[in-house]
Amino acid sequence: MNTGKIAVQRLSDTIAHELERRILEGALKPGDRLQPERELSVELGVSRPSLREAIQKLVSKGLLHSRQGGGTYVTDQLDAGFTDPWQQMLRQHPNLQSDMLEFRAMLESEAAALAARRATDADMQRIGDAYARVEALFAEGPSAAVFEEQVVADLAFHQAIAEAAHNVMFGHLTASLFRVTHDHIDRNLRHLRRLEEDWQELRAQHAAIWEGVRTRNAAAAQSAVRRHMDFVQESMLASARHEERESRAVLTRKLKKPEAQSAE
Amino acid sequence: MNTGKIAVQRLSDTIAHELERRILEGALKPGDRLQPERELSVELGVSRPSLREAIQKLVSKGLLHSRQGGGTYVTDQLDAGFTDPWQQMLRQHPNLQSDMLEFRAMLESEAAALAARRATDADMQRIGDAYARVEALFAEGPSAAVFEEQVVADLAFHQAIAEAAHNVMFGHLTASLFRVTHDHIDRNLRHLRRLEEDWQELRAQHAAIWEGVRTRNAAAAQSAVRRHMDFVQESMLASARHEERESRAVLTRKLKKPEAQSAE
DNA sequence: ACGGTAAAGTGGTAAGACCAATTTATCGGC
DNA sequence: GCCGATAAATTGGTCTTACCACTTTACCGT
Repeated sequence: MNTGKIAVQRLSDTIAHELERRILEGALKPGDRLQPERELSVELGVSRPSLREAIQKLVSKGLLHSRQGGGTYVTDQLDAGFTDPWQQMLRQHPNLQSDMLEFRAMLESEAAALAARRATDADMQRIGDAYARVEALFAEGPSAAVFEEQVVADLAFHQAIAEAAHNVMFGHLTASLFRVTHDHIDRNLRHLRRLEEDWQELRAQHAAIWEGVRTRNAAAAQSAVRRHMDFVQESMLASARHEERESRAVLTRKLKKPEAQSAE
Repeated sequence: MNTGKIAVQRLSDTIAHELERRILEGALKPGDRLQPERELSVELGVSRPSLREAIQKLVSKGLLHSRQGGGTYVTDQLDAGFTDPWQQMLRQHPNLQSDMLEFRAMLESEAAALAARRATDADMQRIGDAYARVEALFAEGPSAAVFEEQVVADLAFHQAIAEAAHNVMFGHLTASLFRVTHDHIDRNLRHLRRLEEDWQELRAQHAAIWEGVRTRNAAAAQSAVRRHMDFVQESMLASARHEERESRAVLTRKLKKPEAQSAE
């Protein structure tokens, strides 16, 4: 029955590999629930114990997690585990923020260029949808009521582009950085949203990015993202200065930690 | 029987933990052979499948390895194991290799551009030293004797540039990718080093990179690195094809599974 | 309409059997 | 007596079946 299928390798390894592949290739996305073990074992043509061995391996690697009676779900080691070291570092050293922004500028501009070249129709659809959502929300202007949604939509737009680059490293790195970025954006856009002209500028930049990708103009998409990121970085610096002035004016007794220690 | 023993946790996790403990406490030393599964399952009071799940976990963590008919042995985690998530992933999914190379091309070319602008005198010194070492080693030509040193020196050169970018993200990402890359380079340069013209091309590329950084010509440095990475990628593809041809030629009666079934 | 209880679903564990590779022991030839 | 080949025992690899524990769902009574 299974004799000729795969011989040399351990079966559970093959299975684990197959599941990993499905996860990496996006057939199984983080949060998804796997088919029941009994079902999956039939589909793969293996026994349940073998399938379980494979699942346990992935569980120990942190890619899956199971709840008795509940089901087996895809977690995501790629986003959480792979970058965890510096996630913490970045959180602990906010002064690295500009480093991260610089990195993001490169990462996302390149991703946009790749996306412009490689995006499938489905990708374009997703990106277009994401852009539409961003635009719709931003059209409401700087309003606290929809602010959180605006941030999420913004990130989703960038993420959609990153995933259209069809390179797992871009996709996952972008995603993991976004988790770190989220609260930064949150903090900074809060200042930004007061300024009407900046707000319009942001919308224009988003439009330019989408236009570049949509028309498959890689260079345009790349430079549009880079302009966007430069703009964000600049406004973050400005808001940081603003914050500093403010806190200096209000100056209570809170002492801000200047530096901790260098790694290594 | 096992009711009160351990309740909340998965049994296989408990077993894996117990085995880990024995290894760490020295009861099982690297190289030791474990008791047969049947025996061990009795001793621990668990079923063989459960024990196997635990063993498979430790195998995937690199703490154990089994040979059918042979037995299960304790590997040395210190020198053999130490498997970072990325490394495993990329090793098992070679198709991600090109993704990584593409990413590295971007990462390192950008790093070179930044380094050209920001490198301090000390940085320049370090990069120059690293380059000198590379050049000196490469001057000996494709020789197996110094091959490992050449690879290390090569990586150190790239790393020195990345660190001169003065952005922790570039530095750390480059470093972590290098750990993954090391054996790839090892595998691929092994083919490359036979071709004399390619070898000279590599040296010329290194020289161009160093020249770009040294003269603080960011654009030149960036494009030099990109050319270098494109070249590496191309030669890796070539060597992959070569390897494929070779294995196909040797191909005796061993049947390699072409595909099982498509997902979905 | 609500809440509780039973049934179905699903992961967790166990037991027994057989297969395939390896190791070990035995036997025959030199 | 020593060496190599063959057979037996050992051991990991896999499958089947069964049952248990927890969750979810649906049904039924209040």
